[in-house]
Amino acid sequence: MHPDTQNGFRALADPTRRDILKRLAKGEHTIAQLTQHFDMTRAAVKKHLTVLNDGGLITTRAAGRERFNALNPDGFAPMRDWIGFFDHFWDAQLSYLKDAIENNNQKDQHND
Amino acid sequence: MHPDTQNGFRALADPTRRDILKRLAKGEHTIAQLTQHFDMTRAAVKKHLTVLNDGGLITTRAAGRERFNALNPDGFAPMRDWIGFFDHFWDAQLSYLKDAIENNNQKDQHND
DNA sequence: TTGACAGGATACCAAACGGTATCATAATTA
DNA sequence: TAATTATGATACCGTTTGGTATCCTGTCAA
Repeated sequence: MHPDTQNGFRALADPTRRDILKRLAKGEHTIAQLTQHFDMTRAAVKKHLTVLNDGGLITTRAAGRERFNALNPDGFAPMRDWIGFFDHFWDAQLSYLKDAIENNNQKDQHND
Repeated sequence: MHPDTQNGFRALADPTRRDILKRLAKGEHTIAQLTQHFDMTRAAVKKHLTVLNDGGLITTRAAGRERFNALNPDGFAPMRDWIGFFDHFWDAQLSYLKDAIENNNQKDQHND
């Protein structure tokens, strides 16, 4: 199945990390390049990259003394699939709410 | 656009909360009913429900002294859409890799 | 070979988080 | 009315988290 659901969702729970992913969507970035766009130290960005890597959302390619961080689009699958489970509740919930509203309207008139 | 992305992703980042959502997918539950399924106190479950509510993922209907918590399928949209942004990069990445393999060392990448 | 540059690792700190215990309040029921 | 039930609210606690400062290693350029 998808073992990385927890690490993946945890990685997505931080706005800085989501911002990093958006930036990586434009192409590879080194830590130094990413740090330019944020109001925090390189060490902090590095920590976020570690979390993103644990979540399987990025990959890293070493080149000399630089390390290029790139998006790993396939890593989004666990979260996409997990959320996708709730897609079919759209219709069900709608019809249920419809019932609930009708029943509530009757109940509310007799309340108190 | 979708203002609740942060609270939504935060709500999804905890395994207990994701479990609660799965259970609510089977129908409404009171706090007491949910608590039966978890190894924690009612107060802890209540806190999780508060976070889920802040994320817009559940709704609550009061009936007497009971409060029925229900799934809010529409609340998943911000996260689904956010992740959906990266769907496009799946193909892009694939075609890029394919291109890289076919052309081996050539740097000719054709973005749209 | 020396110095600057890119990155990794770790100790440390304040704030947030997940959880419990406890008390308070509204609604049902004997 | 009195006891019970379902929930809300809050203080408190240990752990995790996001961040900094600092030091270390490896690579490039002169």
